[in-house]
Amino acid sequence: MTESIAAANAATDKPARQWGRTQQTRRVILDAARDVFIEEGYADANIAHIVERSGLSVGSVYHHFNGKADLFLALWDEFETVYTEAATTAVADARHSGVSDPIELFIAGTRAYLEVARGASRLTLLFRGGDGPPGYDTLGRRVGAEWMKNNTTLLGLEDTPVSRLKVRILISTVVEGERAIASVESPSEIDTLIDEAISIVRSIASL
Amino acid sequence: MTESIAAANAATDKPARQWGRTQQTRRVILDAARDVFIEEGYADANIAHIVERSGLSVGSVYHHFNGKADLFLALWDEFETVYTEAATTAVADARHSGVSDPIELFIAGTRAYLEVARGASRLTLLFRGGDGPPGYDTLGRRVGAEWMKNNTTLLGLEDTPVSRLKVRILISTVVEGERAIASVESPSEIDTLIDEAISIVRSIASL
DNA sequence: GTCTATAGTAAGATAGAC
DNA sequence: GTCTATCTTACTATAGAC
Repeated sequence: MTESIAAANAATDKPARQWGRTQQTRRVILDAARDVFIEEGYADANIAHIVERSGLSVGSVYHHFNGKADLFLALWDEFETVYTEAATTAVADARHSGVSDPIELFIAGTRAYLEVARGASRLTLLFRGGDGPPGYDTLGRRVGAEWMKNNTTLLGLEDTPVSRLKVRILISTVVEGERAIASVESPSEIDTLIDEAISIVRSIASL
Repeated sequence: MTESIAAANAATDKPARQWGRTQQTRRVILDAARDVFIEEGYADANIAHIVERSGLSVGSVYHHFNGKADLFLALWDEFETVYTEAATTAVADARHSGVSDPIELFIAGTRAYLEVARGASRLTLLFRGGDGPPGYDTLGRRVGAEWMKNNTTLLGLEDTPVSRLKVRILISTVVEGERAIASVESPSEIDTLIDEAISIVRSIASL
């Protein structure tokens, strides 16, 4: 699997050849932005480099996006969608297979989430690296808000400070797993890390 | 307890009146910087505001510090020192009281760490909020590197990807606890949060 | 939609007198 | 050590032709 989150998204769009010019151009720009952000980090990246890499012009980039922050956020959106969908689907599948224990359903989602991280290490490093546009809050507050909200209800947690803490710790745990996965190479090591992360998640969720 | 981490540090300096002018000025500047960073966040804060707040001049500020990032890092240093010392002392105390179980020693440090967070909510929000100078990596990579290294050996962990993951998750957990504490008011709620965080830490460390 | 050229601007940092 | 005035730089973002 190449590191293209876009590829995973493509299925939801029309066949490539029928894309309007606008969609193609946006894609080219986003790909360029992704590469530049990965190489230089958000803070150091500048529009000029993205323009250069895309082979287009400043004007064109600004025609399609509102600027650097907008580009970053658009990429984040794609990134997050893939994770969230994988997790959501896995939970639904598990449910249909007869799993009904909330913790096990949650684990199914977590495992799917972490599996996605296998193929997305450079992007993980980018989006979990801690820089981004102003207002792009680091870490868990941004981990699939939707996904986590679902899981909170899934786990039958109420909205108290204590259960909020628990949920945040679960999120951090998954994110740390994601980071760890991004930093090793061998598939078998990744398997071990996923298992470890899952077992920690299970022990927290079971408290 | 007022929100002055500096106060906790003062003991390590000479009596106030004997400070050289340089030390006094540095203190004034740091206090101003702290307030401005807390109010505006790192990214939005600018040297002009800090200068204004300090009642000094641009030149003077630059005479004492290398700029905005340097100021932030100096504040971070004070912040971190207080936490680390509290935790280190607590571990030593526990040990002298006859505690020898590594996990319980670790918990003693964690509890002390979280207790410090009670009085430092605005600073917590600042330093755990996710912005900072380039290179100020978010989250756990910066939680008392020293403290955590000690605790890693304390817990008898080796240097494998899996135990690194475990340590990082422990760090994140403590940091999430810190954040949670910073976001509630009542002391009794804080107690509950500390207990919850500790019990999660314990369950992870015991795995 | 795409391009080039350029305007705008904000802030970090320095020079050099006192 | 401290001050004021100023510079510089690096980008982002827009204007307006094609």
